[in-house]
Amino acid sequence: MIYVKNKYIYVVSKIITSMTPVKPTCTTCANEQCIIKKNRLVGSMPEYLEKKNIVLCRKGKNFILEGAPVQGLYFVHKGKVKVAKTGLNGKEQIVRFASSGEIIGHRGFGAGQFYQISAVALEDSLLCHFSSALMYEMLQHTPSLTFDLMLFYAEELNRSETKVRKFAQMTVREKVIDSLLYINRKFGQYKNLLNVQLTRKEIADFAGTTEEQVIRILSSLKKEKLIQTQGKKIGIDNVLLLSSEISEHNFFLDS
Amino acid sequence: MIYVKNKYIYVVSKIITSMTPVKPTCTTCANEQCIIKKNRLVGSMPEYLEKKNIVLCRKGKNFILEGAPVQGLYFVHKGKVKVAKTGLNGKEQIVRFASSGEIIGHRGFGAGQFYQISAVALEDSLLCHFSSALMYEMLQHTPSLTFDLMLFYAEELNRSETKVRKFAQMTVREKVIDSLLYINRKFGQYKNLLNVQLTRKEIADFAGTTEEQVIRILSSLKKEKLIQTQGKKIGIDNVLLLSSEISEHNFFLDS
DNA sequence: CTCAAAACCTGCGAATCCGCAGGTTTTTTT
DNA sequence: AAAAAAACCTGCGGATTCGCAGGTTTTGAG
Repeated sequence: MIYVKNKYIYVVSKIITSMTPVKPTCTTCANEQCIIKKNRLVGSMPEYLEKKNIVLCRKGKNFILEGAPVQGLYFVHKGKVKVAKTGLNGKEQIVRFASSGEIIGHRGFGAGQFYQISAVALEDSLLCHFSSALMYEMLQHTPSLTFDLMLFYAEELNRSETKVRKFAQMTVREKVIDSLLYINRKFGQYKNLLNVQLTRKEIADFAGTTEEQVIRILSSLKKEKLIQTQGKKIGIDNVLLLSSEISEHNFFLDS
Repeated sequence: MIYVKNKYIYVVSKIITSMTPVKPTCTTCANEQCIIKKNRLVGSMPEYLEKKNIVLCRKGKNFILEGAPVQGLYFVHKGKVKVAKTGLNGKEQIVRFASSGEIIGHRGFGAGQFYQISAVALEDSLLCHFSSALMYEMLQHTPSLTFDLMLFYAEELNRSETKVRKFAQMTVREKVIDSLLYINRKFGQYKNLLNVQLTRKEIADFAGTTEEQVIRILSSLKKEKLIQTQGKKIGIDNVLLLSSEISEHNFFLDS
């Protein structure tokens, strides 16, 4: 391995990111909206939480394989993840994106013994892994956790059905705008650029169209000064202005 | 009211259908797959089950209004129902169909205080209504019911996300075929005709296309001897043959 | 810094899909 | 049984969307 200066710094920064705190615990975790934190399981039953595994997942690594036996579920401690289904003719459909505090692989429950989705890290990410057995144990011991998880599913279901409707009724332009707004809500912007590395293809796979169409729409939006770009990075100047086009005939719905 | 012979018989048969048994109870109910039955709540806590209301809902009646305050949830004791969301430009998107034993309005949980969907009876139907308070009471008292409801949501979520993918990737013809197969799975056939009264418009609103396209596809399918029609009724001769067209490049998924 | 690979962009022709318009058939009402 | 309403059907022009093909720019590795 060659220690070019830049690379060395990069590697060190990676180590710092992933290793500090060396082994994150639920007690010290900052993701307050995480379903584990919310249920105050931290104080009442640390014995369960110590059984979880911490996994460092490198960028691009596929840590949940569609069709593989369910291994339990993951929480994103820190990082960014895409969740996808491989569909007709092998075409990928990105179901959602997730960042710190969110659950991945929860569809494993109930839907048989195989994962219905695949999950890939969009950047180096730290994941908390709970085995199925551990989750079942926790759920059995804590009805309020089961109830919370149920509510979470209910909300996800609403979002998914809203998305069905969007796919059925929106034009490609609207779907792309809607996707950009979603990405903005999910990851935010840094220096006026969306704080995540996505290819046009990935945006297309999320929006339900093709790479070319996304590129065309982005070109138009740029000409109309609704967005600006720097390489593959995209920035939304005025979120309200961009959303006005789809909220006109819509009842403003999260996807 | 004029008692033409045919009409009279029709009315009487309606009364028989809706009034016998006079007041259906969970104990005598035949819907074994109902989540209440499955949890053996019938034996252990009849005091809850007596608090439910039985509602007779006439054909075409809108018993859940999108946007209205959540009033609890319904089970279809006997009958057929469509569940829809009003979407962009007032266009209706039919989310799913339901028949005996199925839950309606479960999305009321967690998703705020207003129904996200509307529900309309496709024929005279008998509904069991549980108030929100009653449901919360039952869920609190019976963790296994909460768990089962959670699993139910998980499966619904899978189905919904599969549908997102279909809408994103299928052609209109495929979506119509897929919808016909779904309707067949849900309601079955009687005398080689789908056992439910749906307009072409309703099929379109479910499949995510327009009435005209559905009519065109149905014409083609009829010419190709894949289906036959009698008035507005549709019959599928050979389910496997019809499904072969979409299962070729698909992994055979329920919607 | 240089080079190769990946990602991005654009034009164009074809395929698909939509919506109107007007006519026919079926269903429902009177 | 007749009339009215609803639902069904079809042709056609236009709009949208797609996918290929080939070129340009950006990114990342050495």
